Amino acid sequence: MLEKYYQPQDIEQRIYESWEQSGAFQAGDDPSKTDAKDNFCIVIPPPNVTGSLHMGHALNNSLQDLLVRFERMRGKNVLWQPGTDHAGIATQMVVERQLAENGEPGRRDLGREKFLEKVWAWKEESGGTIVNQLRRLGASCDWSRERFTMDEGLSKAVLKVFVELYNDGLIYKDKRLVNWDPKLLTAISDLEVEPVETNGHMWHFKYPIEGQDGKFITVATTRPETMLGDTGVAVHPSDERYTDMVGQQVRLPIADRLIPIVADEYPDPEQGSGAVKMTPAHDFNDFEVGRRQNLEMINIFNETAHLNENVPQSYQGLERFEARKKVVAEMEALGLLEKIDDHELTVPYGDRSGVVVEPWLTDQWYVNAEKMAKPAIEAVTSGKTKFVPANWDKTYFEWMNNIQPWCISRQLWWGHQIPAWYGPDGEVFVAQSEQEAQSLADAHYGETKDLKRDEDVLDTWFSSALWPFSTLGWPDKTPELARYYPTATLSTAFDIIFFWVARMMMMGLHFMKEVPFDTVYIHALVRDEKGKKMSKSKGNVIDPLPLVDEYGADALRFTMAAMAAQGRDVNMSIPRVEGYRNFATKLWNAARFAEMNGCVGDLPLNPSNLNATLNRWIVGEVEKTAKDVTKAIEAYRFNEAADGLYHFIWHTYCDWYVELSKPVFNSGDEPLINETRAVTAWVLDEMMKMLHPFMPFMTEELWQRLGETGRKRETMLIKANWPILDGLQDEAAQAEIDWVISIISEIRSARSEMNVPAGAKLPLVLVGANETSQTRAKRYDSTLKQMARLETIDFAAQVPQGAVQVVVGEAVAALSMQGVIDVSGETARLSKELGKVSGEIKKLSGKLSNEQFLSKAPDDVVAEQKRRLEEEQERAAQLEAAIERLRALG
RNA sequence: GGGCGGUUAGCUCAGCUGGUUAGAGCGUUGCCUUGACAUGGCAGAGGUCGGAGGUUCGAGUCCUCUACCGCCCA
Repeated sequence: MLEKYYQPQDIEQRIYESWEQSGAFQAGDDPSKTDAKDNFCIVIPPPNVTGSLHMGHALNNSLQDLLVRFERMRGKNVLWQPGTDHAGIATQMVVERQLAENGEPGRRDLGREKFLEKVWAWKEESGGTIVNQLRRLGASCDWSRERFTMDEGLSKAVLKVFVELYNDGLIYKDKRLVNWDPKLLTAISDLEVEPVETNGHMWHFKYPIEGQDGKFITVATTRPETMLGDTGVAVHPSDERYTDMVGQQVRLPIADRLIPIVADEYPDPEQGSGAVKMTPAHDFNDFEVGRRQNLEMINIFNETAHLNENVPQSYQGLERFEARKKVVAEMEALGLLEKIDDHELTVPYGDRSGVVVEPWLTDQWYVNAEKMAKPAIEAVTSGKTKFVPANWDKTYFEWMNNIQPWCISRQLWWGHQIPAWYGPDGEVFVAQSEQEAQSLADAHYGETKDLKRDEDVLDTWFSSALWPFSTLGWPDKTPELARYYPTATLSTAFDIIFFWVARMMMMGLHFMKEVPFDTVYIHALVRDEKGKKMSKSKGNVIDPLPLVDEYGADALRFTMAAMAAQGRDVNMSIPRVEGYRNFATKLWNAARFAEMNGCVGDLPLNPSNLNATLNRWIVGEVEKTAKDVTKAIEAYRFNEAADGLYHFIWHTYCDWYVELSKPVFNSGDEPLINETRAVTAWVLDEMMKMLHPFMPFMTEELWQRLGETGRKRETMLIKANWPILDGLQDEAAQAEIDWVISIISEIRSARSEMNVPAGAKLPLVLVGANETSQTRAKRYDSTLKQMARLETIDFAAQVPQGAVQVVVGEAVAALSMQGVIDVSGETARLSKELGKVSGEIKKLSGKLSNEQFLSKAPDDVVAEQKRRLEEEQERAAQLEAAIERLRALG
């Protein structure tokens, strides 16, 4: 016997282990499924190995698991490929912090090798956190295939990719400005920079023109300290104020250097003075102008953003913001500070370190992203890869069409060390191993010389970009690679389109000659219930795991699916989760009811050959629901699928089918009871199958528990077949049950409005009922009596005096009240309804008397309106007659 | 500045290609401890779909303008 409530805490772990042990999660390897459509693969967006589960993960992985379980039940070969990425900067920071807390020697004291041992030790011990949290959600990943971006196979892939791209000229070394993080001492990519709107100042400096006493050119800057690295002043060629100054020189104050005034398109004559100081080594725009105008590049910072030997002695060693104050003070003292304006500007911060990032001139490795982007753009244009919702392709194109060289080297230790070796003269040898590099070098030099490996490692996203094929075994030719690439669906958040989706597209197309996935599903962002982004500083973060503890993983998962409307953010609220926990309880109890009535297990049944109308009706409803849910999931409309199931299970099955079956179970009609038992069990099974991808734990538990008393289950629910139903819908059955539902609802409504005590049983007289209605009323006699609380049901030609009247189709259901009815109350009730109906009649007849409507609207629409008009007119007549009878009373 | 999205019930949101009486959950009101379920049942109240034009026989849905609110990229 099932307990009164479903207790997720007691069973989730047990169920999960039994799935895993059964091998249900393992990649499908049925070789007879050769069609690409029969193989379904999702690669998990690898969570950061230092991470822990947040709502975004909960949403994304609930949806992935939903798809994976759905397709698995549909009989496809399914692989959900899990794993984590090594998160270069984040992991290195975590371990360094840990060393500091434990009072152990720091990274540089340990040296590279020892430090990396510490990182690996940390990874072994703490790196599995998020993976275990995914298990708590019910994620049915093939854990036997779990990968890590730093493991041997994936590292091999990284080496091969680097070397090949280098040999193809798509990876190169360049000296350019990079975003330099002066705290972490590494380059970071544009995407790792967080622009922050800041209230700052605009300082206006007067630079003296050389050889013309008392003549100045005014430049403005938000970063006064960079003036020490100025190597020119630029003005727009069309700016007449400066035409005669172009070609002259300025004596740069403090630094006391001569720098040229150049004409360039870059300065905006409308902005400030129209003249712009040029610091090509410390500003991205100035860098470009500097290249065009052949300006000198003077680097004034060291790696920690302190001023270096290229500035006057008194400034050397100053931190950048100290230097700013000193420059401003000195310029003021020199009388060269014209004014200071308040100014809003965007300051770049490192998203990991939180310090202001410095554009800094360094040697780095780059990927020629522009070239690699071309096929990746084409693949989306041509529809080989589709975004869902579709308008995200705009975001993708926008970025891809303006893509910058991708800086892939990082000055870190944790990551894939760049496979480049340098000879004593700086000559580079790129190869997959030191031996190969050595032989390249030997050939080059004609003798053996000592090589030194590049110290730097690759951007984590470089290895993540290979994820859809490296995890499947590439560069080896594995069966999984053949079967599952291109993968089916990638599910991710929009903010990862640039970081990851675009790069996987580039790498996949280059190395596999095929897109990495058919569909990119972009899910919503999880926000708090007020629609605000969750953040630690706002304190509005909802942690998914306590929700799982309290309400169960199923409730959380169902919430995620129900809220995942396309193109929308998800506003997470706990009452919603609670509501879906209640939904789980509802189904649990419906199963309990079934169990109590002997409708358990796998009773033999042919759902297309049933006697009772009630049963024919419900199997038709199941078919409708199965079709709708299937279609919705296929279209990634998870909320529609969830709503459809919710509505069917609660409001069709529990509210009506179960209630209508109660009189059956009390009827003593054994054949009918047996059929109803079998149908109840069958419908329950179908519901559990359909709900399984949404609520896997509870449905699996119910499936097994109900199987204990009936015929034994052939498989676990996770491996059961998804319902494919057809031909079960029966219009006559539907019409009949609709009539039953409607008469019960109408009577209940009238009773309630007339304040009939809930317990009172009233005699019912059906007046003017046609043959069909009479037959139905007789057939459902006990049902109607029980559900509408009736004493007797009789038929008559005349409405008895003093009865509450309810219009049901062609008939009037008259409820005789004991004692006197409330004539004015009853009149008001009927008049109100008549009002509604009259309004509707007016609208409909208006439409139908419009020539344009009749000639232009499609026939079926016109016919529908006519049918409705007739119906409403009949109803109005009935209501009028009923009111008339009341008036005669009063 | 460029781009994307939002504005529908007290709250949070659905409403796909224009066509029943605009739906759901939560909240709320009244009644009900009826042998599946009070984590429940029954019945109700509550919306001129941000505003203004337009297209159409017909607009929450399409177009234009407009107001306000978000996000992404410069």
